[in-house]
Amino acid sequence: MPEGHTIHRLARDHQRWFAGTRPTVASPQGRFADQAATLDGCAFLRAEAHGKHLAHIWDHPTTPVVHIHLGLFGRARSYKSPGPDPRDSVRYQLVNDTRALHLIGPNTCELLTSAQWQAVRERLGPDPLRDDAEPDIAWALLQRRRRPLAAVLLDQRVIAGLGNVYRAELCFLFGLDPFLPARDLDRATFDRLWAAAVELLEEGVRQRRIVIAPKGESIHDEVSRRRGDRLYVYKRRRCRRCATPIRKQALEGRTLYWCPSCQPAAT
DNA sequence: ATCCGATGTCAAT
DNA sequence: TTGACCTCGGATC
Repeated sequence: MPEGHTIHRLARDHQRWFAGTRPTVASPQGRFADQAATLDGCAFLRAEAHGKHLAHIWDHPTTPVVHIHLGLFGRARSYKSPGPDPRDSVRYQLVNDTRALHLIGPNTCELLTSAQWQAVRERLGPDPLRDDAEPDIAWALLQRRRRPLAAVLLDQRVIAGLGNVYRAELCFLFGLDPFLPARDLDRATFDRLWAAAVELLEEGVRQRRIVIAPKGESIHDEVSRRRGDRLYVYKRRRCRRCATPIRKQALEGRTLYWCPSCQPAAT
């Protein structure tokens, strides 16, 4: 679920549903109970996202920011108000007159000062989904890394918001060897890669899922794709474009997928 | 009923 | 490079 597009979608939805209201705040699971009590009755001002990090900004004198990171298994479920009884695992629950939000299993859910939220953001690279993103910063960092490109694309200090699906699919789209040292990428290709990241993440926000391959294009589709994501290589047995068996290999703890035919080794 | 993997990150080696 | 953390649901017995 959660790459940058998911988080930006949440920010947008939460902004629309909760901004300017005073939701009740609770923590049935308990670990956010004190913080929830602090916020209960405060006005929800806005929601924003940077990469995979989500912030709820409240009208609170000292700690106005709820900083959320879903990690690998976190989910944010929303309902028409008042929503169902929260299950025991709901860490952070918001309810106003129109909507309810249940946050489950987040990697991070903490109350921060504005300065602390700022510090979190400063550790992140430019986010293709943000208007204020400066791709030059990512380019400068990329040029200094000799690690494989596919590994650097997951480094949130370089580009914030890409995850395991987008990094594999972006490398595929440009026929890039994922093991190419990042510094060997040329500027023109980086620029196209960045532009594609912006476009594809935006499409992900719109569709609420990752869509890389256009509808009719597949010549070798696979039936067993539960989620129905339109992908070329990620978790596939064969390349969607050329049917070559997909290769997979752990790279820095994450499974990397690529098509050895469409993405030949750089040497 | 149990196992296992998952679109993530950090700290400890 | 590994382990810990957070939780769910599909697959498997």
